[in-house]
Amino acid sequence: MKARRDVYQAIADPTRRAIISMIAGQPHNVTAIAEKFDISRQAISLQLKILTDCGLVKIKQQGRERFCEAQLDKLSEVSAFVDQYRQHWESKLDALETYLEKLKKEKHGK
Amino acid sequence: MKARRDVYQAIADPTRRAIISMIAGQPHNVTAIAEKFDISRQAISLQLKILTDCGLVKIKQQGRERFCEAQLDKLSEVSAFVDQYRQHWESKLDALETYLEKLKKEKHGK
DNA sequence: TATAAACGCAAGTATTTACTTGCGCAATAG
DNA sequence: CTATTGCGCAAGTAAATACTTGCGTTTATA
Repeated sequence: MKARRDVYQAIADPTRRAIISMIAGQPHNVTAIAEKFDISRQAISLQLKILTDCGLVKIKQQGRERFCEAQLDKLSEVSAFVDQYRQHWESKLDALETYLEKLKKEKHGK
Repeated sequence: MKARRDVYQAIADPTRRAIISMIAGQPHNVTAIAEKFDISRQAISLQLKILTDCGLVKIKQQGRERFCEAQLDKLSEVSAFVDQYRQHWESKLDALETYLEKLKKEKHGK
């Protein structure tokens, strides 16, 4: 088993999703990100490494600071995966709802 | 740290995504699914447990067989997450196109 | 120039993941 | 009835994950 560093694995972690949400608006340096979480700076650094490894974050060194910038085009892969089943779940929801409505009416009818 | 059993974590694994793709068309029983992979039936059972735990798969017992059916409405959560960043990646459709090509080839390969 | 800030690297740990093999039990086919 | 099929349960393992603390290096700042 090798370390998987793909987008799916990257967004599987809630902390990483929170980081993405944080820097999507504008870049932050590592310390600024770490301050928003209850975990250590090292832990954040590790999450950032995972995010950069899979290409969702780009780091720009500026003096002693490293600004983390969101680079989310790889998310399109996830989007494509989900969208291929879009009909599957959208229609199913409707069908289920209709079915439940019918059930209700039948019960009340008795 | 507790076991996370959310949709993001569920689709993080390629085997689980393959299982979803397999049963999205029509339900399969556990053995039928296991036969398509190089790993043991037990391993598949475990992946199915994760998928059912998070609500992406529904199991219907029928005699000694357990038919696994895709129940993908929870994917809307992932869709919502990705879509909020759509503007970040929309311009870069290359990755999507590549992915779709890959999907096509995989389907023909079977 | 001394000091603090921003960070990486490395070692260490607990927990989780992704499997495996072996066993047993209920449903069904011969 | 007996054999086989379908599948769960349990124990065991290797690797990955998600952290921690401590230390060292570079770059600003007082």
